[in-house]
Amino acid sequence: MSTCKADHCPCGQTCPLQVALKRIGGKWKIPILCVLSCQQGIRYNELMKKVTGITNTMLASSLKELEKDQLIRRVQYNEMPIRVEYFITEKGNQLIPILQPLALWGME
Amino acid sequence: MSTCKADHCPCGQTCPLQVALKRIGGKWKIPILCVLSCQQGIRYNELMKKVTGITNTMLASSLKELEKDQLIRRVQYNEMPIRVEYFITEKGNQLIPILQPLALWGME
DNA sequence: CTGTATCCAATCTGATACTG
DNA sequence: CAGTATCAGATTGGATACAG
Repeated sequence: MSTCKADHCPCGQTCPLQVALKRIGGKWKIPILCVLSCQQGIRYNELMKKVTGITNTMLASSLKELEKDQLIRRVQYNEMPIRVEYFITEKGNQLIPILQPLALWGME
Repeated sequence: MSTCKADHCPCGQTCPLQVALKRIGGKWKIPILCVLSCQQGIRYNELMKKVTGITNTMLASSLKELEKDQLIRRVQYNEMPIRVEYFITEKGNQLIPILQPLALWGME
């Protein structure tokens, strides 16, 4: 994006920050990751309740993208009825401490 | 957003991360901040060149929002023709080191 | 030089209904 | 239970022209 190359600047030619924000951007991915970082093995309908205000459509599509980017893992148990559990991955968990200073900054 | 309240989770009831990402989200704000963190007192048309690919519309609106959020400062010199310089603020500059680990994470 | 105004396309988000 | 399909509205981004 930018052509800035100073040492203290996180952006290079293809800005890794834009790459990162693409993965965790949007309205719902961070709340989902937060919930998963607190409670592993959570189920779909539990997530619906914990992530206040999210719709079916958005939860499904967000989970799919997070899984594709390997920030979460989906485990399906072929019982009857079917049961699915979601887990945060190592890579996803690394984000939590990284984002904490940003959260503090966001609170002023 | 989420109801998660564990100590290691950056999200509370009104997620400060969402607040932060609103301020620096979108396609162009981070590249603009990066350029400004490297070069203070840069002018409008210089920014156009440095932030590769940005359009007039987006540069103007992004600058306005960044100024409103007090991440940058606009200084106008009433010469002829008019001259304007943009500076990153203390608050904006605090973001750079905070975002660096996220940039590293984005590079894998 | 430093922007605004207008209009359009694309993308994101949400409501509702339906499925294995 | 754990989703998918479809459609509509909202938001974002961009092209072009114009203004102080």
